[in-house]
Amino acid sequence: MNLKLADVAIPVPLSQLFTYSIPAHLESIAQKGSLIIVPFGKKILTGVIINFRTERPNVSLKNIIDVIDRTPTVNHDDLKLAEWISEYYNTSLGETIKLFLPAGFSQTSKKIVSLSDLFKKNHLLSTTKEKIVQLLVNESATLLQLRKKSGIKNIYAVVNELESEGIVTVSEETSKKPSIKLERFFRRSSNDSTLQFRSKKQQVTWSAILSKDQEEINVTSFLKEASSSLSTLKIFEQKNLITIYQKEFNRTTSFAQDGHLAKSLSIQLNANQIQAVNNISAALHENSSRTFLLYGITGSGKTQVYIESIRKVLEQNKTAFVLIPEISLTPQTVKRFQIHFGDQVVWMHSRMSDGERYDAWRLAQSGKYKIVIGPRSALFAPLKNIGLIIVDEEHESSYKQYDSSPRYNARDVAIVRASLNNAVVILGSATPSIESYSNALNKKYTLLTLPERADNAVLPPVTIVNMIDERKQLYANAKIVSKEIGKKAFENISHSISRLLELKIRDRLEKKEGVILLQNRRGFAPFIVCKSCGYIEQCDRCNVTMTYHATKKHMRCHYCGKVKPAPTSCPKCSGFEFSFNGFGTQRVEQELSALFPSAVTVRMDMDTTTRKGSHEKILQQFGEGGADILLGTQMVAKGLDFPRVTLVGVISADTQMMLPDFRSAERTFQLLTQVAGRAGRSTLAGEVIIQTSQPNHYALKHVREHDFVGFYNEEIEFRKSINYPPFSRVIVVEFKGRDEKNVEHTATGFGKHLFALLNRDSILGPAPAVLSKIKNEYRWQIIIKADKEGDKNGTRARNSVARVVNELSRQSTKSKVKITVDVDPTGIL
DNA sequence: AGCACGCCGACT
DNA sequence: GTCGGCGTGCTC
Repeated sequence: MNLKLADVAIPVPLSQLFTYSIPAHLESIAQKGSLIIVPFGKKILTGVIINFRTERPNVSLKNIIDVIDRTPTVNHDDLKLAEWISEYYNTSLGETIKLFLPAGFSQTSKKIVSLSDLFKKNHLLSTTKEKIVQLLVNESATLLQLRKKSGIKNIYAVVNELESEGIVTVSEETSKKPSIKLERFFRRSSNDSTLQFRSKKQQVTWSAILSKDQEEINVTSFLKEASSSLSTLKIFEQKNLITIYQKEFNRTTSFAQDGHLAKSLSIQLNANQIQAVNNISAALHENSSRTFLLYGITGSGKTQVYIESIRKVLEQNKTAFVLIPEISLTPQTVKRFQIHFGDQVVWMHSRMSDGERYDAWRLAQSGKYKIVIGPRSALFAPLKNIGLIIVDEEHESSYKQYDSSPRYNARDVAIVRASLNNAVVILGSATPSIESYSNALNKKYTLLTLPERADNAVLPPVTIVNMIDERKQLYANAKIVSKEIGKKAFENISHSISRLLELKIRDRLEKKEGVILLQNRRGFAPFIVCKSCGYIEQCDRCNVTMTYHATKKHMRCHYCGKVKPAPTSCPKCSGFEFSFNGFGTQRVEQELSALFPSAVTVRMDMDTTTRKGSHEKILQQFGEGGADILLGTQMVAKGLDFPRVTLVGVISADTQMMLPDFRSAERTFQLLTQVAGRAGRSTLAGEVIIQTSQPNHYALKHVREHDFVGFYNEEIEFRKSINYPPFSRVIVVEFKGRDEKNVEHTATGFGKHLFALLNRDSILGPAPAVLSKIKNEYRWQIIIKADKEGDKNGTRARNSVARVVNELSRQSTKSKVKITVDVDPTGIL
């Protein structure tokens, strides 16, 4: 018999597809891209049909249980895109396809079917449909119950038809059943530290549990951190020491959907904006894919260009994506688009509930929504007839998913998605990435420039303060003063705020104008040093220094979160004097309150914004004038628009600039340019002060001149000299594990295999990573720089890496070394 | 990534 | 002898 078989992608990290036989009653429904239910191992999972075949593999096959959809959930182009992502980022197709499915769909979720109010008895129905209706007369039922009771095999198809005829309604059950989107937590029921366990593992795990101070502990992250196993926890649960429970992580996002006020507001565009829109509009009419790099300085009105371009897209009856980097600031952005396009706009974000997400997804597919706004994941919404994809702030690293597979960059995937759909891409930025600008110069992208501020405001002058000179000067002054008051003059000589910056802040406080201060480091002091022997307190789980937090008076590791009390005496020499080195936001805050006792300072960093909405609250307080100074980490640099701010101060530009990463100069330039753009966004003239101990660094020089092109020209020479992107493509292979020897061994073994396949010059390492240990895991890495001349798309390099991963995967799982491959990483620390 | 099977060490 | 922890291997 020549039965038709299906190759199916399953959401597991296995690179192969699995073949299933198609029962006769599903043969006419099953299509490429269909979502199906299959038995897999002992579980029942949803998968997607990738291919059909007739030739039987040499294993016994199982049947597809059911087909969920009637029109394929993943269409032809999306399948192509998924295949590209899976190949390029070295991820299984099944895991990649998960990106395209609304949450709750990737696992068997419970669907409740009930009879619709509109149903009237006199409906003429087929026997199968009648059967279902009869079953539903008294009570709703889940699909699985219906399947059992009715004996109808293709239940999804029948129910779908009934739904489209308005006879039944289908709702997702999200509250009870553990669709795997739920998260597991546990809480202690005992605090007994004297408990003795038979197994060492249990003993260690128990003390790890006792060391937790929060009431509710996330199971997954705990297991990872304590390197324990679920079975151990289950044993504790049986002994009534802990309670394990599940919690939904979805809450309905309350975002005002007052979108009906869709007015066709007319925007006054300046000449540059008009030219940009015309160019984009022409490309939209060509109906072929093209990428624009919209390089517009801060305040030049990129958003108006987006809006007008979308207007053209809608005129053509096409749809558009707007990708934005951070979720925290999106309500304003979404509102801005909603004013123009009303309820054609849908906001997709990571905090949506399953139900919300499902609705957004469904209505985007059905064509109700024409514009999808959201972070990187929004790119996979099922819009049809895509005309335009906008990637705002294209240089932002949050477009890269770095912590889980697939490790994709939404900016790059957007371009591929667009080319598969003959759509246009706009990459917008005031500080384009080096790669994108290089592509624009090479005519791969079309460069559009907005060189002026839309409101004719001038760019603020930037002053660089040399903190080394500053310190020398302070020291010299102290020497003179010390003749009068003695040693006291040298106390507290370590200031983070220069005399110039102090003067300027004082001036703004008098004028009641706003001040933004950036210090890209949280806590009080990044490390504390024993004054007699030089001992530095380090995290025992990571090889980084621990940061002193003044609010809680403890040391904290910023990589694993470990907290321990500040030392009272030095563990090495028993000395009891420590100096607090470096400056975090808390310390700057303290210094500000000493310098300006009557000023109100609000601090915004990860420590003050953990609670939901606290972020908005801080910004609101500052925006309304309830605070004089906004002090914070890089989150004060992004997208804020406060007309009353006339002074921006950077406490130290050095934190990022000196990192041993090929992108550190670029990152510094972007961050400082961004924060500088917060000054003088109105008729009031602004100014910027940047403090540094590297005043001659080229990144700072070009920030001062507001000269992106100048920076690019210097940076590109640097990149060329070390053969980094855009001259090559970087792939980082990371090796992680608890046993240092095993990690080293796996990494060197990997290296040997790779040397045989690739040019030796293009491989750096294997060597320990800069952050050589995090959360008790040792880290080694191999960096591959695939030359663009010899290996155009990096295909050879990626294939070689994938081959070696396959060869060594068995061995590495045995030695408990995790190997991860990151293509085009954002950083190499 | 789950999940079950089966080996091996601790205890009635 | 038995219980149950944890390592190993498989999933169409």
